[in-house]
Amino acid sequence: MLEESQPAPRPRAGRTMAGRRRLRHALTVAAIDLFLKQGYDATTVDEIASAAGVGRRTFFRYFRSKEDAIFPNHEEVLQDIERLFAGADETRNPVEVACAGVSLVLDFYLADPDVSVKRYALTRTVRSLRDKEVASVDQYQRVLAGYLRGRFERVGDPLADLRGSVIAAAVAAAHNHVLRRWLRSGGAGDAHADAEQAFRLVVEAFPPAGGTARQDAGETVVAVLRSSAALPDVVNEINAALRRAEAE
Amino acid sequence: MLEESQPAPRPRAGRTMAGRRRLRHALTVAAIDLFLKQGYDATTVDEIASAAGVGRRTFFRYFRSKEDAIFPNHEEVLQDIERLFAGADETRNPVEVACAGVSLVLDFYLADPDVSVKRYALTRTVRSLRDKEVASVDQYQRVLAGYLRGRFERVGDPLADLRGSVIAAAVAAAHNHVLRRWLRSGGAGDAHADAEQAFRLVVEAFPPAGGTARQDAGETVVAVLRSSAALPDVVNEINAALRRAEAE
DNA sequence: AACTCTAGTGGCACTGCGTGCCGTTAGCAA
DNA sequence: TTGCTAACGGCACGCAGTGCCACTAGAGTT
Repeated sequence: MLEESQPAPRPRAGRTMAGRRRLRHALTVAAIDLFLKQGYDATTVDEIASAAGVGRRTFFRYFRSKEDAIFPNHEEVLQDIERLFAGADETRNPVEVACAGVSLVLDFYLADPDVSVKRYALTRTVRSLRDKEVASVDQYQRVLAGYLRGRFERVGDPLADLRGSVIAAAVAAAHNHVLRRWLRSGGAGDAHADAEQAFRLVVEAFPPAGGTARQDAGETVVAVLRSSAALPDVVNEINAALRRAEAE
Repeated sequence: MLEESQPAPRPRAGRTMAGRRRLRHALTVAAIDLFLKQGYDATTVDEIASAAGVGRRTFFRYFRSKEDAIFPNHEEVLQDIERLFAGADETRNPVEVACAGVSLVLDFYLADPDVSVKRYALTRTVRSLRDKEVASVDQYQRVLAGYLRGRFERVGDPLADLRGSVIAAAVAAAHNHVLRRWLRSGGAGDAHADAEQAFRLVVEAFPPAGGTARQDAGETVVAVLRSSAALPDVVNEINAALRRAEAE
């Protein structure tokens, strides 16, 4: 097999980390091209590996499965997001921080428009690839939800978990919407500007509920209420907030 | 193979639709039990099929893959939701209609607590099963987003697509939150009541669009107060804040 | 220069999923 | 009885994914 039909000059991969990333990327490009050319099901892992000049066994040292071949290394981006959250200003609106976090994902896609656009053509077509992509989105969403929940818990929000999950989903959806638009346009247009607008919709929908500046816990209470709420409910909410604050 | 080791009395499935559903459910139960007992990877499709008294080939006529075995028939629920949307009152708040739609999913899980709880134990543990579940959630979310987008477009909302996606994600997340809580509790508690509260959070975050742009202005009031303030002062402050908000 | 240590690679064999194909069987109608 | 249809079981095949092991290329170590 693979007699002299290999145009690739056998990169042979360095043992350095940069070499690993180069080979990984080469495999991704090979997979995407083959999937687009002859279909996902009709492409074997052998073909992908051969096209990248490596053995089939090596392919599975870079990707867990055939489906994973076309996706970027989400682990790296996830770690970047966690770092951003860990060093985020605690006085800043948590929803905005979450948006900043998910923007790192957007940057990742924008960094390689060619691959991103081709991948999108595949995830639209092949069900199993779409499922994988959805699963990765869910991973990001979990990280966002975890951060938001932590922030909300720290201000005594009894619905911290719910609110964190809902807002994380909204932020992720806003991001996905912008990304999809950009991908459908073939990688043209200012995705960051669109993202600003999309994020604003979410930020305004979930106004900061005591997140702003109450590090001096116990002294100030921030209550967010609908103006249409009945006054007795308002007083109840205030009392509840006071109790939460004093409980700390 | 399968000499006399079959306790199942060979249901032999009717050819009726009800027979099909019964066998499908029997396969699901068999799969869940085996997965829980001896692990997902250690269980083969042969074993599942044998436990249900059918051949391996028949299993794949009821489920596309081994992973699908433990999940309900989402197609039916999706169709129910579409029907509900098709017959929904056009004057009703679209977000509430979306919540009503996703409630059908909740009902579906609540209808069989035993299976649902066991399935949850698996989707928490086995990555590929969790991915499948996430993919199914995405399907529901798409249906919700499609309905919402249609409603928003019909009111001339220029951000109909974005808003539809974001709210669908929020509604789905609220539903998932409630469902997870219920599943973690082992199927106890009033999930519908929790859902009411969770949905309210989303509905209030995205009030019916009279004006598309800034619908939250004048709707919410943020009061920052010292916790040592006397309650009457608190109420006065709230009233003042309300007046300010209404003056805009 | 020979030697070891380590890390990445390729090949081989094996399990099991998923599918196409076909013969068989059960019901239904005339 | 004779078709006709629909579902089932069995068989074989391709290929994904994994464990195992031998091989090779640096990077020291002496």
